[in-house]
Amino acid sequence: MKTETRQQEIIRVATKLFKEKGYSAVTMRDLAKAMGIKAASLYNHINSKQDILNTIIISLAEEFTEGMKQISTSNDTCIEKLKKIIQLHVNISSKNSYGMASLNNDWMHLETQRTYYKKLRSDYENDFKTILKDGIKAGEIVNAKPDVMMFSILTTLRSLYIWIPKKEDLNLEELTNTLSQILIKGINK
Amino acid sequence: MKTETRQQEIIRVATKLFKEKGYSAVTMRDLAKAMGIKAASLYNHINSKQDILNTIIISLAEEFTEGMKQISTSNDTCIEKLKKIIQLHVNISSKNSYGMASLNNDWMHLETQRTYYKKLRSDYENDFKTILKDGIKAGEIVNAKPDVMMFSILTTLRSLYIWIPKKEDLNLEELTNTLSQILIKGINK
DNA sequence: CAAACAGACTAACAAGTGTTAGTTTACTCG
DNA sequence: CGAGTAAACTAACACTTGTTAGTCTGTTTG
Repeated sequence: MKTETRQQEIIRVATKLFKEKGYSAVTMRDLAKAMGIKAASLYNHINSKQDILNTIIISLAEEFTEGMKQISTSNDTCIEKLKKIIQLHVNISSKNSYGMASLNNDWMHLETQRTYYKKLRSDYENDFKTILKDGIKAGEIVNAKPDVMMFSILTTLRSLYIWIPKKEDLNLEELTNTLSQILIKGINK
Repeated sequence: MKTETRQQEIIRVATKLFKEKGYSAVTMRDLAKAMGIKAASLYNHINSKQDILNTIIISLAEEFTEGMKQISTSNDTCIEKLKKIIQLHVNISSKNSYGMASLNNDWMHLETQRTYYKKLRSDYENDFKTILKDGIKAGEIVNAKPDVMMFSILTTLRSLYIWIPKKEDLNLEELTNTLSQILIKGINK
């Protein structure tokens, strides 16, 4: 059993608060109260509020980047790659649903790291779009606008964090399969 | 040519700022600067910051409620109803893409109206789910979990506000059709 | 035992927060 | 012209913000 450092504990609690009210609306005194200590004591463990946000967002963004690298350079078919992307989002979102809220909603409050974050995100989207375009060329997927397809799939995946915690009886594999079916094959008979 | 009141102008500018930074991160002095006046002068036209948020969110939420009422009580088939829902989201999101950001991301900062908002939203989702369940019963759509289907479609539609403003050459009818195809028929051949 | 340290505390700071009070300016209309 | 009004202003308020400085307490370690 690995024990959590006090710093990790603060970041974990902050992540939860950030999801509920957003980065700007959470004060260091809120965070301290949730930790059962005084605000000044937080600074024995962390450098700044901004630093907490950096840690939350950048580590998640890099996890996605890493996953996408594996997927996009594999020899799978386009459809297989898409399924793996869905799996990647389901996994990360279920492991860290709170952090996903910051990633989606509070990245604009990053200061020094905002540019870096935006690069990671745009690289990710380009890789995604390339997969779709290759799928169209190979005749694997329908010839619709890749932008709209990517937007549609990616926004669904990006919102998983809202939805996953509400389902108590959650089977990750089953969810991945259902999502793959709906996102890829559609819903009509 | 209908002229905008000063109050409407303030709300319009606030809506734009709220989209960029979120309700909590926008100060009345930010808003005043964007209007070219001093913060105190805003209060000649509006009651409070909270009031601005109320106006933005509740009017949009009621617009969706109204649209859904029309659709759900019509005699259309399930697929036709879904297409009309897509159209509803495309229309509102293109008319008021800034306000959609507050609706999605800042509703938790509502004070007196939060309960009312949450009721409107849950009614909307229930109507949506009923349409899907009827479609399954009628054999119009595939027998997957209605929750997951609704989640998938609705989160895509709710995120349109992020994406629509980026497309300069936007044909709303074409977008509605493409989205209908992707969301309903899927993307695979 | 003594030294070192982790981790809490109180007190305080400078800046920023939403908002109110009272005043001034300039335009409209009888 | 004179009254009324819309809409700006300055000044100030009480409170909250993130953060720093300095201190105390208890545990670990040489």
